[in-house]
Amino acid sequence: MSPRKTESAKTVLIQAATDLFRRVGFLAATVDDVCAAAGVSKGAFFHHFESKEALAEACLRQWKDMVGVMVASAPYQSMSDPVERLDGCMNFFIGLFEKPESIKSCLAGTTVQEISETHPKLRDAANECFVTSNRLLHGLITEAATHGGRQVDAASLAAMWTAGVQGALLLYKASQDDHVIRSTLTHIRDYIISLVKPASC
Amino acid sequence: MSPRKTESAKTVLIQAATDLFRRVGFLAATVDDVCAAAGVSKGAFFHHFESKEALAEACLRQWKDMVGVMVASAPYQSMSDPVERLDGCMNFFIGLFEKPESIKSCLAGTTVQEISETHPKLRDAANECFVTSNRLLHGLITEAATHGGRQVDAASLAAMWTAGVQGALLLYKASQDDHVIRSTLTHIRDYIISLVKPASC
DNA sequence: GGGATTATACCGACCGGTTGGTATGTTTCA
DNA sequence: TGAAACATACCAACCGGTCGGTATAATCCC
Repeated sequence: MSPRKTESAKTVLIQAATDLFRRVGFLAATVDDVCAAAGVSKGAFFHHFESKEALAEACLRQWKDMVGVMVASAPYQSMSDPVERLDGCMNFFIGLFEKPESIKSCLAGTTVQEISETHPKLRDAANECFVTSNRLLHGLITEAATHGGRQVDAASLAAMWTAGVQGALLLYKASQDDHVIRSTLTHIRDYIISLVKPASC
Repeated sequence: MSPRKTESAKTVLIQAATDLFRRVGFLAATVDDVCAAAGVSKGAFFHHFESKEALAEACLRQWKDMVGVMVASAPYQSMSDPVERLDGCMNFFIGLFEKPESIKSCLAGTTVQEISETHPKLRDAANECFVTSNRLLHGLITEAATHGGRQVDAASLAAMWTAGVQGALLLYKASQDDHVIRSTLTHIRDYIISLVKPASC
């Protein structure tokens, strides 16, 4: 009855694989594991994707799009003050990792470490996610800075934020203590805001 | 002729495996690959290590020790001003990734992403590396702060630095552009220093 | 309209290369 | 000479991917 019954298996596979890859990684997740998680046969898998790598590529593309959509529909978008909007954006992301049930892992970050040297295609797909994230932040930072009459290197600050997110998630995986996420991202947020808002003295 | 001829294979294996793991990761590096890189037979491998996991554990332990040693013998240690010493420490690490021939990858960071969910022992060993790094930074930060008469959350700042290093390396792997490393770490350094040095206004 | 043809989605047994690990020696050296 | 340090051949499990086949529905042709 769904509008596209024919594509359901493909969609389910991408969703299940994304979850699994985020949790255990691309290499550790078996094709059979993905099939089991998706409730789909192996035949169906290779009917829709020519390889495990192709599936991961599809996952990363969807991940990139999701970042964009999530951001576009986020609450902070409505704020009129550019500095507050930038602040709201970063707080929005900090809040994402607050919920206990959320998977504290980025598909792009998890994947790129495992395959950067062996699967250039996946590496590029993952990099696209970071580029998207950076572009978004870059825009918000420049707007906030020009509004505050200050000059900043928006690109490097955006990259700093993205790096902070990835590093914080990595430290969380090692320590299993989600405090690191909030505390480091809060620091980075404060730093960026301090450079962007009108100088105080 | 070396004082410990008997341990040479073990040492060589750890060194070769560390390099290989840093480059391609723990899962992608085969036992045979490690043996080939070390110029050692498979029999020798399993004579010294009961499993691939055990080898990785040994690598991580040595990695942790190496961080400590490297830091202890670093040039910034001689500086008398605590703020300069902290600054020197961070600059020292920034410089490490400057050399083109250096492997821009942290064994602990690379490993933990792949195995945090499947090999708790390795996860803990990797976490120990971060704890060591944090402890070191924590000390330098508190000294600098108290000397400057300022109050800071040294622990969260230390974690922020460690997260920054890991995130920057990850972004480098994705983009293959080593500018991110210097630029993000420089930002974090500036932030930490600004919180630690005597207030200016 | 309705039989024939074709395309799509899916199934699951199976294949062959790979991989971590072992069994059985041979060499080295104290 | 005996134990530790290696080497070589081998194994069983696993894993990505294939293959022959089925069910269903859309398309074509008269």
